[in-house]
Amino acid sequence: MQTILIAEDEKDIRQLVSFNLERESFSTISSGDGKTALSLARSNIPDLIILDLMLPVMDGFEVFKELRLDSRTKDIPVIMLTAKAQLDDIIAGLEMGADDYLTKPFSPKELMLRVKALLKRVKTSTGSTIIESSQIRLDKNTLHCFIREEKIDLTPTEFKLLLILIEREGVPQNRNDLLREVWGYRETANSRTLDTHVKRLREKLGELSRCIETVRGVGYQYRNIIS
Amino acid sequence: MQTILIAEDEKDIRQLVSFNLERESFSTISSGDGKTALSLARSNIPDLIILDLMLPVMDGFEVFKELRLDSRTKDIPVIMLTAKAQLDDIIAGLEMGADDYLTKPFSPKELMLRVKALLKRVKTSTGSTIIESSQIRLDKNTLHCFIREEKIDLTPTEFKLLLILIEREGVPQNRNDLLREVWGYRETANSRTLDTHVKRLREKLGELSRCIETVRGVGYQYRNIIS
DNA sequence: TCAACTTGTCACAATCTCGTCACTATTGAT
DNA sequence: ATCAATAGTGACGAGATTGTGACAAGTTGA
Repeated sequence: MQTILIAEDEKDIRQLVSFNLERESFSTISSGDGKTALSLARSNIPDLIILDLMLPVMDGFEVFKELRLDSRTKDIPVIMLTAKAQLDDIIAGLEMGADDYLTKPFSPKELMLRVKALLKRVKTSTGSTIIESSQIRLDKNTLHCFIREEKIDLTPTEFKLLLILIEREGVPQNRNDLLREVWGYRETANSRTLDTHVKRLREKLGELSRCIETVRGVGYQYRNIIS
Repeated sequence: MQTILIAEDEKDIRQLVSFNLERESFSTISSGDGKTALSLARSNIPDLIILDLMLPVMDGFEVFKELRLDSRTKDIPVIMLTAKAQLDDIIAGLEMGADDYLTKPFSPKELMLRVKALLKRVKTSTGSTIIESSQIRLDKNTLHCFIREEKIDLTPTEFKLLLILIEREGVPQNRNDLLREVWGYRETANSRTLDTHVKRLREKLGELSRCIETVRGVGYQYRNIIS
């Protein structure tokens, strides 16, 4: 059974979320303020945290920072909730390393989808980001490549990028979406940033790099060519 | 079943529109404020959005801008509603890329007509529509060919061309129409461009190329010969 | 403080796309 | 069968897109 911590001060939303999660047979714990949330996280080590940014006593950003400092909690995936569609908050959140975000009001259905998507790539109780594909395993900025029997260290950005591509294996991801999801860019910056990072990834990946395919006019796509 | 999102703060109008749409067997979801509308759009990905410009919390323009930033929603056709015949609003809306507009008060009958017209039109105009034919699926410059269990990368132009042909499966498309729709040509350029692209398409399609038939003296036609 | 690392940007190189053209092949009416 | 119209094909070059190496600014950790 997976446990999810809900840190949200509005009682209605807390209950709504909690109800929905439990109906999907997650176990939930919740708190209406930041400080309690933090100590609940430390004592229970949940599998995922849904964290409102506007919290009494200690706000979401503070809580998040604290979580990331403690080795027991630093790898727990966090979905941030922002009351306003404040671009700044979202970007700040993503930069701090939140795994996903949702702006209120949101549909419970969407939250459930995100929770499941996030948990799918998180299999350990310590909650590090892991993807197990046929021949590789992504975990904590490291790519374990079984065929080559070795570990490849990735930078955080490279990791994020590869993660998204692998999660959507077989589906071409367009440049703008990637820029938005990995970097939080809004506008179509006519940027070589994405290309450069893809290049760096490919360099590190060696022969596995053939899995990252260019889809001209669209973006990039991961395809497992090992099988 | 096609889903339509109604973003309109006046309850009477919302219900009226919703009633009319449902009578025509569309499925509807609705919201009285912009923010909720936006998140509904993101979680439900409707086929069309009817968007009032004067909305509480987040106005129609804002909602529209956000919709166009997200790849999941950026191609959804939008009909804008303006309270008064505010010329400026309409122009601004159309410039932003709204697909149609209507000024209040409007007749439900007219709205229905526009909705249907737009749904028919937009299906062909956006490059990202997915078409599932019996053995084929077109998405993001890629052709998924189920019988051959493989993906074929197409260039943007090839994609556009094939899309139009497949959408009008069984109906011969004449050269001028194709040149106009894919290339935006006005005059009958006595050009080999179309032929060349058809040839390139056929090359990529392999045995599937038999589906693209030459209709001498007219143009080309797609016909599913696999079934 | 300094060295090592990360990351975004730029300039230039490599590659791909696509319209055009010259030429060939096919078609269908006479 | 002949011929003119139509369609198919291969090649080329301009322009667009992507790949690459270098660099500088910013971060991190010792």
